[in-house]
Amino acid sequence: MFRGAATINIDVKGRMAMPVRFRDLFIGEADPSINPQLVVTIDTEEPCLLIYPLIEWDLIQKKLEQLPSFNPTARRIQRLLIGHATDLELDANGRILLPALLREYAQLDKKIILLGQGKKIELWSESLWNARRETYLQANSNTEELPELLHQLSL
Amino acid sequence: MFRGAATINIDVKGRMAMPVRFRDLFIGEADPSINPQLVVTIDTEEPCLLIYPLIEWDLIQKKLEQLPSFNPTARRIQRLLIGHATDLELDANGRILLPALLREYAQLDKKIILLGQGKKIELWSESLWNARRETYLQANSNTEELPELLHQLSL
DNA sequence: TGTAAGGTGGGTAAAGGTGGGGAAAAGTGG
DNA sequence: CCACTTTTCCCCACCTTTACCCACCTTACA
Repeated sequence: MFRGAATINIDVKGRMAMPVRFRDLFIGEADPSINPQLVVTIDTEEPCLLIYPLIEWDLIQKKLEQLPSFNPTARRIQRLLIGHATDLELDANGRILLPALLREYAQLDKKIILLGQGKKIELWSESLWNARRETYLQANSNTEELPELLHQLSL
Repeated sequence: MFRGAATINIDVKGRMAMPVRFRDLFIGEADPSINPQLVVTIDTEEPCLLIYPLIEWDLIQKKLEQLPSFNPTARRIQRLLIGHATDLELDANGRILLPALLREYAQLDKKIILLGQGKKIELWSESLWNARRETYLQANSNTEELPELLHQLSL
């Protein structure tokens, strides 16, 4: 289960080192000898990227493909998510090369932030995340939207 | 169950010693041989940190992940809480190294305060806590906000 | 005042993250 | 089909951060 934040750099070649504490979660359960495999795609609601272990992504893509093809919203999601999903492998140094197209989408310059989010990792430009984080922190929890769920939550 | 306050110092490396009376509560029930494990994250409403035993946090994260991904309020809470949750272990001296990002969030300088709060411990900058405590003491309980709940309370 | 336990400070070695050279592979144009 | 350019991969080296270890200081209690 992913959690926690990490600030890392992308070098001029577009590579980023996956922090070690995240790396283990990408190792295929079946065969530890092959390189850890992952899938990167875009977030449709925010200018950030989503990184899934290959196994997790396969489940998600199967669900996406089962959505009705005639529904415009379903088609939109399918095209955006599956269309941008890219297979990557960690190299010998534990790094991945982020495709230029995805780097542009998330407006990634040098400094980026990884946010562990359960089944996936979110990848943000540091400046974009800081701005988003500010708005999140300034907004108090709007408990009217999720009354029953949030009120059960006892942190 | 955590309770009570403790004033301790953070050293220049960002380390803090967990008071002994809190330490036992972090020891995993299963295997006492491994180091006590805990999770630190931010409080979304106050500039302080929350420290959970790993077991407790896992339950909370599972609940958080079940919130609907399309709801903005749910996403906000997931990103802030899970995104800042960091796994830590007590070292041989019973200390933890607080990540720089979390230290900044809670504006931690040298002097800090730990507040036992049941399932978790709150970690405050001493100066911020003293200010907060003052406002709490000066404000009388506004029993109109929680009439039925508070009126049942017999201290 | 002696002793032990809890808390604090700091040195050092290992690990993780970063940068870059150069070879191989893939893509592009003539 | 060949030549050239660009991209990707592999390797090595550096540097910052972290983890581990040891020692000291303060406090509590006998």
